[in-house]
Amino acid sequence: MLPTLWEQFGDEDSKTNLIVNYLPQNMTQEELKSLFGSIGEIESCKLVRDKITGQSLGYGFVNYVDPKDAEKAINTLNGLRLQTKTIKVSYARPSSASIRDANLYVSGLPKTMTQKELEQLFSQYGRIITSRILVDQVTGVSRGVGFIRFDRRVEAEEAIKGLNCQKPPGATEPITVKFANNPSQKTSQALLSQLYQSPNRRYPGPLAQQAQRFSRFSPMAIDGVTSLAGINIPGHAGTGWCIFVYNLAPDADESILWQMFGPFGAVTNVKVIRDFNTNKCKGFGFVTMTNYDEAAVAIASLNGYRLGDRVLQVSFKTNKTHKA
DNA sequence: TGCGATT
Repeated sequence: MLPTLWEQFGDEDSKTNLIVNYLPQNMTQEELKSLFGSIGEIESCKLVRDKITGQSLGYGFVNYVDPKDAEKAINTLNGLRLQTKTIKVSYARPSSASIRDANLYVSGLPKTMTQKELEQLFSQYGRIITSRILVDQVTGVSRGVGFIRFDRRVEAEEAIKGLNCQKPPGATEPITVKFANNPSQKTSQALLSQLYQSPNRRYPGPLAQQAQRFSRFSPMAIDGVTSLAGINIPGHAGTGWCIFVYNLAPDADESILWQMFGPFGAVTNVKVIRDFNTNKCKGFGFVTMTNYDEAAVAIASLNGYRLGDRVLQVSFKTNKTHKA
């Protein structure tokens, strides 16, 4: 984790108030208080939670009585491993309206770009508070997606103007820069949808039997195995087989993908692609399955499947992009 | 006829 400009300079007015980031999801305010209370006397402590669900948003504030204890907490607790997380402890910036909504979501990054290079690209527009590049959990390879939080919203706005749809130096494709979603929205959605489904459940029985659960609407045949001949392993992402599902309805959600593909075998991920503003499905989604054979049977069975009044098209994902 | 990604 790179030190940010903010951490390098600190703030003379707030030497007792700390922000703690990347907390484990299940950590309570009491546990946060207990951990930081072991350093010295705490004036106040707050775990930030989703307004609706009460779920932890993974960060909180700890205010010490003595600035020396705050400094000691940074020195001893920053970088501490808690379960799967490495927590970050730093001085909190004074709260104000100008620092809100300054968080950017960046996609289309070259896979070779490092966090440092990402910061260099954006630093011309203002003071960067945090940055991150998302990586594949298995391979450690960049997913080409990241975040930049600026000190002030106006800096983030300028960065969008200057960098959205532009090619970074040496890159062959333009990047997308926009304001990041509010994470609390997703937390609520995920929690609510979990009330209605248990995604990894598998039905018993052989594959052929599972396939029969789905009747074919059109005879548009795909042989999942032979159609692969001469194709450059489409859909294979190292961690599983990625399947493209087209012609989903605007109100389609993740649960329908779990329900359709789960019976064919191990599904590790589903995603409905939505328009940011309307939150309606853009008509397609993705499903990742662990095993090739099961993915091939799912594709052969579900391509041409009639879902409501729509005929789905299902295939291994290709890497085509939106370029004309 | 359309192939993403939200710490």
